[in-house]
Amino acid sequence: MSTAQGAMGARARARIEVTAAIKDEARGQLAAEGAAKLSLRAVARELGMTSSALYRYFPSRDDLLTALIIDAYNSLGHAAEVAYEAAADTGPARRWTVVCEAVRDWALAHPHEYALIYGSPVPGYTAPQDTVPAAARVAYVFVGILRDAHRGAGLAKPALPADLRPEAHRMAADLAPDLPPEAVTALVAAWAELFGLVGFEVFGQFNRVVEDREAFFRHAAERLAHAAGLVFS
Amino acid sequence: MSTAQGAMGARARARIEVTAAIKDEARGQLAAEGAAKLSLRAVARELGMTSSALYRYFPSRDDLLTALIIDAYNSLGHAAEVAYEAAADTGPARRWTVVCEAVRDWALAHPHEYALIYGSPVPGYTAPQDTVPAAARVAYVFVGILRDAHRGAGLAKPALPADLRPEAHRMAADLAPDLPPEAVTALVAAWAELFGLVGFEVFGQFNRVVEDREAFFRHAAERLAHAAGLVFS
DNA sequence: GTCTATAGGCGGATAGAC
DNA sequence: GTCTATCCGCCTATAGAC
Repeated sequence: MSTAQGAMGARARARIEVTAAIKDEARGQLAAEGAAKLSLRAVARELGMTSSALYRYFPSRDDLLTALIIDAYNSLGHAAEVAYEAAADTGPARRWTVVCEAVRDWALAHPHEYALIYGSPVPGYTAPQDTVPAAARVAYVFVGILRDAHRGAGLAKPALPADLRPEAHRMAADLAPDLPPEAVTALVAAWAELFGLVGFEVFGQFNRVVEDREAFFRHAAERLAHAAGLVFS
Repeated sequence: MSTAQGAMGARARARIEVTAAIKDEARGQLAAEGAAKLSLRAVARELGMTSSALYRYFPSRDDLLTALIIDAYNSLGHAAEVAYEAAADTGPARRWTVVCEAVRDWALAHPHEYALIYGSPVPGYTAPQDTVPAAARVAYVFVGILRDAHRGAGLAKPALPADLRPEAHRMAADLAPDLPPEAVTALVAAWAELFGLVGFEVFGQFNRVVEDREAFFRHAAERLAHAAGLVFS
C-alpha cells in the first residue's frame, strides 16, 4: 500500500510525470521523423533537459521504443474493448462491425503509432516479449465476439480444406480451444485482412482510388464478419 | 537510334553499370538500416567512391529512394505478370490463386523492398507521380483476371449496399469501365485484404500464431477470389 | 537526477580543382 | 566524373562533478 497513489511521494510522482512527458514528446517525434530516427537527444532538447538526464528514465533508445510500442498496443486494445462493451446489447455481427470501425478510427487518429505497431519493423530493433500481452488485446476482442456468437449458436463453420486441418486444430488449441477450429482459422485470416484494409487507408494506398472510405470500409468489414462465420440475424 | 544498345558508347554503358551498382548497394542498405536511414554516404563508402561522386547519378537521397521504389513496384508487377501468363490456360479462379502466391513469394523473397512500397511511409518523403504507373502494374493483373472471368461469364456480382453504389460506380469508371461496379468494388477490397495477409506474414505478425503459412495463405487467397466474385468451375 | 564534457562516430550537401 | 576540403549539423553513450 505504500506504493498506492495517495501515499506516493513527491519524488515518485515527479518521476511518473517526467516519464510521461518523455513519451509524449517521443510520440511527437515519431510523427515528424519516424521510429527509425527516434532520438533521445532530440527528445531531451525539446524538453529542455540534457540527453544524459534522459538515461535515468530509459536506459536506451530501444527501451523508449518498447515503451511506446506497448502504449500503442494498449491504446488500440483499449479502444477496441470500449467499443465492444458499448455494443454489448447488440448481436455479435453488429458488434464485429463496431469493433472494426473502432480499430479504423484509432488508426486514422494515430497514424504514426499505427505505423509503429503494424508498419514495417524498425531495423535493428526486435521487440521483447513484454509487448506480446498488449499486442494480444485487440485480437482477443475479436475472439470474444466469436465466442459470443458461438454461445448464441450464431457461428457458422466455414469450409476448411483437408490440408489445413492440422494447422487449424493447432491454432484453435492455442487461441480458443472452446471454439470450432474452422471458425478460428477464418478469424485469423479476417484479422489480417482487416488490418490490410486499415493499413492501405492509413498508409495512403487508397489515395486516388477509394474516395468514400467510410462506406467502403463498413461494407468490407461486414463481409469479413461473414467470412469469419458470423451470421447476421 | 544513337541511343540503342549496340551504338551505346563506353561512357553511357559505364553510367548504366554504376547506376545499377549504386541501386544494388542501396537495396542492401535498405535491409540493414531501413529506408528512413538510407544514406548516400554509406552507399558511396561501400562502393569505394566519395559521396560527392554519387550526386552525379542521383541528385539527392530522395531521388535514389524514388528509383528504388519504382524498381520494387516493377519487380513485383513483373512477378505477377509472369505468374498470370504462366497460368494462361487455366480458369480465372486458378489464375487468381497463382498470382496471389506470386505476390506472396515475391514479398517473402524481398521483405525490405516490400516494406519500402507497402510498409510505413518514409517520414519526410513523398513519392512523386512517377511511381504511379509502376505501382499500378500488380493491381492491373488482378483487374485482368476479373476481365477474363467476365468474358467467360464466370464473374458473379457480389452484393452491394445502396450507400456504396455511387462510390462503386466511380471506382469502376476509373479502374475498369467494362466491368460491373459490384465486382470492381469487391476487387479493391480483396486487393487490400490480400496485402494484409502478406504484410502480416512478412512483418512477423504471424509469428507464434500461424505455422503452416503456405497452406493458410492458399486457403485465404481462395476465399478472397470468391469474395471478388470469381467462380470456381 | 541533473549537469558539463567528452569520445567517437554519423549524415546531406556544396565549392572548386583536375 | 571524380576527387579533396569544407560547412554545419546530427547521434548514442559514458564519466565524473554537484
